[in-house]
Amino acid sequence: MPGSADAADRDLPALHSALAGWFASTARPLPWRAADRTPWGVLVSEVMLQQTPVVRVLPVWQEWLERWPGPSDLAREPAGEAVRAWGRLGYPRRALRLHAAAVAIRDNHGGQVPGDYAALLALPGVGSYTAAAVASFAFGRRETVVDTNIRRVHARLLSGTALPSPALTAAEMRLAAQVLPDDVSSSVRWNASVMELGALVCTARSPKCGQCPVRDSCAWLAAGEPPPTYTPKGQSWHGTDRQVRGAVMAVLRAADEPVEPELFGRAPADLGFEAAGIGIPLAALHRLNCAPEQLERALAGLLGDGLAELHPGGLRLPS
DNA sequence: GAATCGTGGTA
DNA sequence: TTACCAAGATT
Repeated sequence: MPGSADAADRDLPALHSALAGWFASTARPLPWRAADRTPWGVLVSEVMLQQTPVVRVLPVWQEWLERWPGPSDLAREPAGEAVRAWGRLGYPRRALRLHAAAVAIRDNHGGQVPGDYAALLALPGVGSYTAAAVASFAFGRRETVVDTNIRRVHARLLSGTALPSPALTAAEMRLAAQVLPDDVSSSVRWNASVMELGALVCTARSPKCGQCPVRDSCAWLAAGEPPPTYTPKGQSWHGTDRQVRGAVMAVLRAADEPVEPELFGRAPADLGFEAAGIGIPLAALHRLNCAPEQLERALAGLLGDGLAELHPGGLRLPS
């Protein structure tokens, strides 16, 4: 029974209580956690927060919820509007999938975000984490929520390691399920508390153990803070197709009209496109000075992903 | 299971 | 300046 020893000798009620108290006094007042939150607002926040820091999500989330208060409001818009309103949050496929999720919610769920884990998981762009998070935080269900923060807290507090394994394992899910409070409302609070602890105190680099409400129970501290057993592999950026894709998307977001593909490979200064409103992103793309075949690859990738469409007048965001 | 997919802040 | 990192999902 591997994995069961981690939590077996723990006073779980004490941990639950300690983190609940800490959360009540310390948690950030995020709008998607406010009393007037809606399931749609929670879903939008969870998708935006995938690999994106809270501070950058906040203003975009506000704009989205004012413009599209419910899934049906977004569903009646072209997908390109979602991509444009996504702004610079990154990973624009998330915007495309969130729009597709809104359509699915309108068509298959009467315009109401479903509360069941399985139904949520079936929505585009919603994986195991997001489905559990929405079910827990928006609907008060008892679900085992495991994100990067919770994985790191569990690794230190319960398993005594500096970092979780590179990929989510079945053992981690079992452990998380073991320590989840039985009581439904306590389970929701626990999920939010552990996540918040990971975000504010038990951070990836230089954790603030002096502020930790459960430091006396921490297996990693007890073990003398052993270093990570592996070095995380960094995400390359400069010179990659991703960088070119990002630069192309910036041009399309700024363009009011379709952009002729050949403009992407030419110097904007020679074209006089400042007036068209796409001069700056076009210049940024040109500054990359990427090979023609790389640009071709990036454009083909965006077309294949549905992030761009080719029309007689040129390339534009999807309709 | 590994690779891919944006962006900007921070150490 | 470079490299890590942030409420992952999909293929």
